Parts: sequence; structure tokens; C-alpha cells
Amino acid sequence: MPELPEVETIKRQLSRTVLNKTICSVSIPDARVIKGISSRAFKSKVEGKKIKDIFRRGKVLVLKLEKTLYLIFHLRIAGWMTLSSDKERCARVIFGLSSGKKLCFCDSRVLGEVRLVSDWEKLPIIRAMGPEPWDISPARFVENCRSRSGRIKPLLMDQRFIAGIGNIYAQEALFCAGIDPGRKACTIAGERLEKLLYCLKKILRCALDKKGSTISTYRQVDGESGTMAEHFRVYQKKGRPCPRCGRIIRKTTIGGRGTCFCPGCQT
DNA sequence: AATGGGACCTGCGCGC
DNA sequence: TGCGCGCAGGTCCCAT
Repeated sequence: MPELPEVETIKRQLSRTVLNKTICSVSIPDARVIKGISSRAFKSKVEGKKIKDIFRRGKVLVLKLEKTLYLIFHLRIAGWMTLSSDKERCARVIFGLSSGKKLCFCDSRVLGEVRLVSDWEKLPIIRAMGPEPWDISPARFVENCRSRSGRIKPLLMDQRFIAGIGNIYAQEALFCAGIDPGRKACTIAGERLEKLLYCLKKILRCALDKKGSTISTYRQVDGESGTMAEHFRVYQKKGRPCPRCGRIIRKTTIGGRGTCFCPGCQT
């Protein structure tokens, strides 16, 4: 999915456009994405409610409605959100707003989720979530890595460890920090781990500035692509020369996920 | 505790 | 042009 920068981009753009709008109608072209409640009950509880707040936690997007109801969106691998006057391609849930626009939850692979809850903080995925990257101190990050014998890349992607990082930004951050993605976390020197956290935040900020990475399906709320993919240095760069040392970028599998890295300068 | 595999889904690019 | 295969931004569950 959409990792932290993509979800944050959506959050910011929706904050400017749908806050205090009323959801007048709900249509559900594909009920498979609605979890934990029937689509009929979902529709009847959501219709007529005003959108009071919008926030993000990790890769989860939350719309707070009136009467302490929360709409929870998880875009997983291939989801995106748009606001337009038409029904969007791959729209699975469509919210008709008082502004006349349609807010569409789109998902080409139908792996995403939409929930309606009265207490978003009690959701298991939220309860188990680690700190946002901005909320962890370098010392704490180093400390937390020291007790982990697993590899650093799956650890970065573990939402319980740190929230919001996925397969793209984990690879880019490890490249930036010059760390081999297959290294055991506890074997990496503290100084290098501090650099990793610094790189991670730098890349997330950059991705946010570029409005996210459009690889295939992700779009900004207005349908435009995010441009961060133009700035990738290792992700999807297999066979190309490393921009830092010139060695050929390799691709391997770590934790079941494709992983690009430079065998020359990532140690 | 960590790792590997599969499941959930659809769609794209590639080789033949 | 058509088909089969591998692969894809995430997460959960199970076995070892």
C-alpha cells in the first residue's frame, strides 16, 4: 500500500476538502471491503453524518464522524482515495457528500478494508502499533534494535516496531544509510542505526513533499500521480548501477518480500 | 523468537 | 493476438 507518506497526503488533502461536509449517501459497489459490519448497517449508520475530523495513524486513515463514530480505512497494497464528481475506476465504496462531490474508496485488488467503529483506539491494529517515526528518539530506536535478532528490513516494516514503513521506504532508507537489509538488527552499530532513523525520516519527508509514490494504482485525492518514484535510488533499480558507488543493484528476497540493494555500499 | 509459506485478490508485463 | 506465469505498495495465520 500506500505507506505513511501516501496516507498522510490523502489525509492532508481530504482535510482541506471534506471536513464538516455531510455524507448524504453511501453506495457500496463491492461489499467485500466492508469488514465487521453488514453493508446495510454500514450504510444506515453513516448516512446523514457529518465528517468532524480526519487523522492518520501509521498507514491507517481515520474519519471521525458525528456521534463518536469513526470510519477506518486501510488501503493495503492497492487502495487509493479520490474526491471527484464521478464514480471512480475500482470504486468499492462511494460516499456522496453535501458538497456534491463523491468521496471514493478505490482498490484494484480488493485487499483493503473499511470499518465503522465507535472506539478507533481499541482496534487491534491500532493498539499493537508502534510509534510514529517522528515520535521515537534516536536513543530509543537504537535501544529497541539491540534486543532484536531478526533482520533489519522486516523489522523496519513491522508495524508494531515502528508505524507507517512499507517495502518501498524500508529499501530506500536502508540504501540511504548504507545498511545491508539482511543484517541482523542487533549487530548494527548504534551510530549506524541513528543514521538509519535519520535517513528514514528524511525519505518520508521527501516522499510527503512529492505527494507520495505512484507505482501503479496510488493517486492523490484529485487523481494526480505522486512523483516520489522519480527519486527512488534502489527500489525497482535491479540491474542498474548504484548511484553512489556504481556497483550493480541486486534484488533478493528478505522476509518474503522483494528487496533491492547495492552489494557494494550497503554493509 | 524468527523465518518461511500460504491466503486474501486483481491486474500488469513478459515470454512463447 | 492469446495464454500462462510471475510478480506486485500489506497483513494475518500457521507450521517449524
